[in-house]
Amino acid sequence: MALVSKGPWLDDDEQKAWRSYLLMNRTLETHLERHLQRDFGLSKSDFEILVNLSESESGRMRAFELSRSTQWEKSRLSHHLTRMEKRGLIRKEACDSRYPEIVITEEGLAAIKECAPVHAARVREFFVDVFGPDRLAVLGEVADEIVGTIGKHCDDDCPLEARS
Amino acid sequence: MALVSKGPWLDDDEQKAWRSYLLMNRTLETHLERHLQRDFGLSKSDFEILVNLSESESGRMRAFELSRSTQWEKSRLSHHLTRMEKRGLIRKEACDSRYPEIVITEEGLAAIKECAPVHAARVREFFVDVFGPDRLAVLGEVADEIVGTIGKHCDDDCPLEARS
DNA sequence: CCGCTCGGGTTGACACATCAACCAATCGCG
DNA sequence: CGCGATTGGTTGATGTGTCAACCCGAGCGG
Repeated sequence: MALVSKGPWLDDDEQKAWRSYLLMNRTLETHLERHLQRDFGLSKSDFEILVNLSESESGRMRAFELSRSTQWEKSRLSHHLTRMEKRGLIRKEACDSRYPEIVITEEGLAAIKECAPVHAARVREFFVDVFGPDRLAVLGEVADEIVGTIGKHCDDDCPLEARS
Repeated sequence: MALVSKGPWLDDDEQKAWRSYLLMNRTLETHLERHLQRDFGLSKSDFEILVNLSESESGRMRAFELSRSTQWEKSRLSHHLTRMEKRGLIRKEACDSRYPEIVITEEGLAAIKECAPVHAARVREFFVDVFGPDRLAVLGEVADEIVGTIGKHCDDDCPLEARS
């Protein structure tokens, strides 16, 4: 089927690189997530939350700090935290005047302590080591450039509400 | 909070590159998907299906061909196709003996013809051009290597059913 | 012919994400 | 003081992804 008239199209090399990149993403993501799920019963999202909490002093954060560091929207975060609380990975604790703090539980801490090294090993095996130090460094640079470009363009961090 | 004993951990540079990569992914994905959605009412998934169909001769494919080229599981595909049919982007047509063919509708074709060039332009702007030809070529290589490595390791394309 | 398995495909239940609407305490300021 | 706007957070509806179970026709062994 004819593929639309030539516009600001990608040429063959670009097309190929882009699709390779997409495939790599999908493959890596599903692989890592699959094993996280299978071996530890954690989703990528659970993992992200637990990492953030465990990296903070004292293992407790306010929800909006989590929101900032994960870049999630607040409703997604709220929903996910209630699910995680139901599973005993975290707890919401009323603290000063208002707004609960999110605390990682013993169980949550145990879970991430167990799975983090294994996960890291996988990242090393399938990502870091395949790249090798040089290409990895280059990737890091480009990645930051891209994030910068998009951030700049979609100006004030583009929260989507900015719409006529 | 202490971050777990040093295991097969990632060192700082590796960690940083990995996180930059993750952030780039998320940023790029949400940016592209957001605009696809906003400007054309299509999700990334819709787009992927429509691209595949429109690239085939005659705009019709069997479901399992789509499943192969998108790498989706069959149930996801089935669900998504019924939704897309409800929205008039595709049609399921009974053909030879059994098993319907998936056909792109006029509407679906119009939609992708309209949005594909715009999407491609975005990919160029925020991905291709930021990389530049050299680094892009390198990325393409690495991406293929990674896909190869995972494919080989998780041996027979790891369909997850392979489990004791 | 019977009963097997097997592959393509659907279905239902559930986890998850997104959007819009809402709520409640605080802050700015008259 | 009082009241409106803002901020942090929750809720519900709806769309999407995943898993497991199922359906059904084809091929095949007996």
